[in-house]
Order: sequence, then structure tokens, then C-alpha cells
Amino acid sequence: MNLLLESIAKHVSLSTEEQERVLSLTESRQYNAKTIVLKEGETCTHSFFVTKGILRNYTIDENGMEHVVSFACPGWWIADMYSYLTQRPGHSFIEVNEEAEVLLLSKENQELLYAEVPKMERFFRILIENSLVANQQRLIDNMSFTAEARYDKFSKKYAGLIHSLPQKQIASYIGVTPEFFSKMKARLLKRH
Amino acid sequence: MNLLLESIAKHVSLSTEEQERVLSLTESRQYNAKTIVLKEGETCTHSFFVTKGILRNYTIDENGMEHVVSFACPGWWIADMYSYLTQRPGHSFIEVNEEAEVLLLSKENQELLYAEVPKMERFFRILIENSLVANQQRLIDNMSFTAEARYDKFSKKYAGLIHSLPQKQIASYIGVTPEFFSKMKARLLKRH
DNA sequence: AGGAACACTTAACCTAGGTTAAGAAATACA
DNA sequence: TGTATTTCTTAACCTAGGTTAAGTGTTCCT
Repeated sequence: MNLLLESIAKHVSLSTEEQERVLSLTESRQYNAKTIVLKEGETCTHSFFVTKGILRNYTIDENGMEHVVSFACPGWWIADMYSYLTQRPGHSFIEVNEEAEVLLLSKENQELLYAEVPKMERFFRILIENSLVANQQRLIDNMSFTAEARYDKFSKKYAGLIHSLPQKQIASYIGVTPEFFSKMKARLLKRH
Repeated sequence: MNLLLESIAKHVSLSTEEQERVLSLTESRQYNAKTIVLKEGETCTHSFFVTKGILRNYTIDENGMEHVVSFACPGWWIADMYSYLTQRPGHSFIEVNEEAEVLLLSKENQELLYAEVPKMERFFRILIENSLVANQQRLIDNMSFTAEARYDKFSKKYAGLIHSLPQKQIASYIGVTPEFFSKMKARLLKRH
């Protein structure tokens, strides 16, 4: 069965016609690893629902350091939220980590969908609510915990993902340099 | 005119009956400064729309350190989002900073509102979207910038609020100790 | 008005994590 | 298959920000 429809069905129930309408407004794409699907300064015209592979959203700060905003694996959405919502040039990149298949939903089609299938507005509201809660938690974690504890949380939360990610991206997500991450990992190993 | 209705009107337009329905589902309350309206471990049954005063949402970590999640002044909503959305015991406090007047909206009434006035689902979707974007930006800022730069951003963003907040709360919001904040401020003064 | 309870400051000292740099391992790619 | 590029490791050294502690305002409460 279709991963997108499954994921929608977890939060709202659509008629067969509504399901078809949803799918008709999306567009399927495939990308090779390392494809950059959105660059800093571009406007994020579509959001991406991942059906295969892994994508990531990150910023590059004024010292050239990369900071991962989010990873997306199958069943997850990804976009530069600021740019997508405002339809103004964004400040982040979206890059394909591993050969991927995605469904594209353009901003216009999303608005259409809200008008035609109100349940989809509920669906996205719930998704965004969950993102917000996760994001607030991550912010508090960054202020409350040491890098080691954050890594521990990350490992548990993204257990499936963790072995598919280069260490430097994990380091960047939890907010430390790759060098420190490497040192920390060695310390953890030595302890047991 | 009513601050809540004004704020709604910025995003969706309601009929007079709809406006009345919204108001009929909220409940007005007054609180003195220092009132704790939600404690860690309690379930956040209502969200608060501030019409007067200032409230703040914060967590206390395992070392007893306070971390401010958000401030709310007139025209803003505040809640323990995790607890409010899941209706499970939360991990944060909501406290009245300055004598306040608020409108309470219970979770049940919010759901009622979504069913009766679909435009309100849009309204809250947009609000949550904006929160998410602001929160993602704050997270990235914490990883990209020094405490000084974060303070600078905070001062600009909350220019109106900043003189009503004790320094320790600003320190806690930007993610430093009150002692370091004090040192930093002295340094900034000395520089010009 | 007087004192308990906070809020802020300062200063000496400490540490988690950053920086630089150089080498080793792994991947990509021709 | 070899070489170029990227990732990872290690180690010496550095610094932003934390900790502790003691003193000085403030506020608030009776």
C-alpha cells in the first residue's frame, strides 16, 4: 500500500476519492545520493514526502559550519519550513543522503488540498504540532544536557537511522564538532 | 476591540456568529505576579491567550537549572505544548511574570471549535507553523552563534519585553548562567 | 521601617567542548 | 586498480562559558 496514504490514515480518514485527489496533487521523483534539491537562497516551492532513502535539511553558518535541522527517512516530510511557508528565499539546504524516492507537494497544491479536502488541513496541523513539540524538546535538551547525553538520546530516538549516517552529520545534529564527537565516542568505548 | 478577535482576524475572517462562538468557548481569568498556573507533572488542560501582563513557560533540569521555553505577552498564546497536545502530564511550568489577564481555551473546547468553525483549525495551523519556524531558528541560532550574538538577536526581537524581564530569565532564554550573563553585559558596556 | 528573600555583580578558578594540524581509513571515481 | 577526496582519529593546545563563593543591591512582606 501507498506509504503516504498510510501515514495520513494514522491521523484522519479519507474517502477513496479524497485519497485519489491527494495523490493526484503530488508528483513522484527519484534522486541520486548527494543531489542538492534545495540551495540556500532559493525558495522552497515544494515539500518532500520521503518514500525511499534519506534526505537532510541543514544550514551553513558564517564560519562555514554545517548544522543539521532535520533528517527525513521513509514516511517523513522535509522542507525548509521558513521558505516553504513564506514562499521567500530560504537559508538552508536540502540534500539527498542516500538514493531517494520522494513525492513532491507544491505550496499551491497544498493550499488547493486544504480547500478541497479540509481533513488534510487537520492532518498537516497535527504533523506540525508534533514537529513543534519535538523541536522544543530538542532545544531544551541542547540547553540541559551534555553532548554525551544528547548523543545517547539521539541514538535511542533514531536507532534505525544511526548506522546510515556519517558521524559528522550526527555530530552536527547534536551540536558538536566532528573532532569532539570522535573523542567522545572513543571515551564511551573505553568506559565499557 | 477584543484582542483575541483582532489576532484571529489577521489570519482568517470569521462571521459575527463565529466570533461569538469563539469567545463563548473561552473563559477569562486574572492572576497575580508569581502565580504558577501549571506545574511540572500536571496535565495542561487549557491553553492561555494573554490579554494583559506576561507569562513564561520553563523547565527545570536535573541540576535545578531553569530553561525558558517561551515568554508570552499580550496577543500571544502559551501552553505546555507537549502536555496540551497529548493531554498527558507535562515536564514544564507556566508562571505569571507580571499581573496578567488571560483567556483560557480548554483542549475539549478547542476540538469543538475545530469541528464547528473549520477556519479556526486554519488559524491554529498557521500559528503553530509560525512557532515551528521561530523555534527551528532559535535552535540553529543556539548552535551557530555566541551568547553575545544571541543576546543581540533577543534584544532586537523582544525589544518591548526586555526591560520587563529579570536578567536571569533572559540569561536562561538565551542559554547561559546569570553569572555569565552579568559578566557579558559588563563587557558590552565597557566596549562602548 | 526592618529584615528575609531574592536579584545582580565580581572575581578566581575550572572544564566541556573548540581549534589546528597531521596521519590513517574509507569511498568515490576514472 | 590506483589515486583523489572525503571521513575519521588523535593529540596538543585554547577559550567560551560554568562554578563557587562572597558581597551588594533590591523587593517585598509584616
